[in-house]
Amino acid sequence: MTLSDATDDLHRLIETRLRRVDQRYTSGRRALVDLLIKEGRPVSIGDIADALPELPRSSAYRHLVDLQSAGVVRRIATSDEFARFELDEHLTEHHHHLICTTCGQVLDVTPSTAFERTVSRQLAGMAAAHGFEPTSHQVDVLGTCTSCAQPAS
Amino acid sequence: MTLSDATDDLHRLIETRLRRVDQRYTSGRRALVDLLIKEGRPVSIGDIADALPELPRSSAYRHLVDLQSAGVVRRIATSDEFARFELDEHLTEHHHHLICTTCGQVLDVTPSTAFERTVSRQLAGMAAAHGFEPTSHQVDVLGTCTSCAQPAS
DNA sequence: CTACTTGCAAATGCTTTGCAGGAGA
DNA sequence: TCTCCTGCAAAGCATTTGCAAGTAG
Repeated sequence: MTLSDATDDLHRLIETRLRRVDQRYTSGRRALVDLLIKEGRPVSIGDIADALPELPRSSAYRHLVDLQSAGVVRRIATSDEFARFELDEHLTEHHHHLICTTCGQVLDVTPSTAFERTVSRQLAGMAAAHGFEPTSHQVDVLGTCTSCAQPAS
Repeated sequence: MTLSDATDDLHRLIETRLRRVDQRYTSGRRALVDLLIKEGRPVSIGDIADALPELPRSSAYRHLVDLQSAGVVRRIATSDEFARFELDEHLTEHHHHLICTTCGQVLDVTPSTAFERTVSRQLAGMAAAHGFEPTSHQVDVLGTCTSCAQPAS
């Protein structure tokens, strides 16, 4: 299976999910999804506007709402004031984030299964102690990314 | 040492931190800090306005900015659009969050040292693989809190 | 044909800021 | 008495929405 076959499958799956909630997979939505796939990291509305200048911001916002309710896109928690979005983990792979506190960029990292096993078990225990029903978790590492660590050269 | 002694120490430490950045520990700021101590969980601006109706929102926002730059308060990442704030971990204890995806409430949980040791080591490894310099981490568990799990009775 | 989509512009609502008076050291 | 703090009102700005025209099925 080639890379583009995999991408095609992804698009078909997304279309199905949209159909489930009576929504269509239009060119604007597909352009947005393509961007998310290409970037492979959470993007902000600003990123979207830069990459897709022909897509009005209001449409981008509406697409994101629709894609979220279809379970295709997820809004992630950020430390700054800008909302960021990424493909739902069901369409990609469970991962965590390296958040640069200087420039706000977010990188995805895939954890080892051993790590996940430990974390999940421990978190389930902590949650249970508070009568909390866990559904998922997210781990963010805050720090400085490569670019920001470089002295201005 | 009694509980109130400990709280007094905390207030003195906060005052010192504010002084460092040429800021004063006024009654409005103290009221805000007292609320954060009392709640012991991240609070939103709305929570603050409800608890301290005499404190104008604009002052609350300004206090939060000042307290953040003094390293007393931290703005946490949330999944919804409302900013939430809590005392900096240096003043409390390292902890993680149980975030209710239904009502938005956030609970603090303190992890075991074994858990923290494992997580820190693993995360440092992941970060290093991307040339990322980690400074801290945050773990959030998403799910349903006790109140929201209850059938409406 | 009927229902979902889109663009534009206007509205919303959280958050920030200018300014003038008040207060801490 | 110099600097920081506060309140109010006005401004900013990311996000949402009304409406009318476009388009998929």
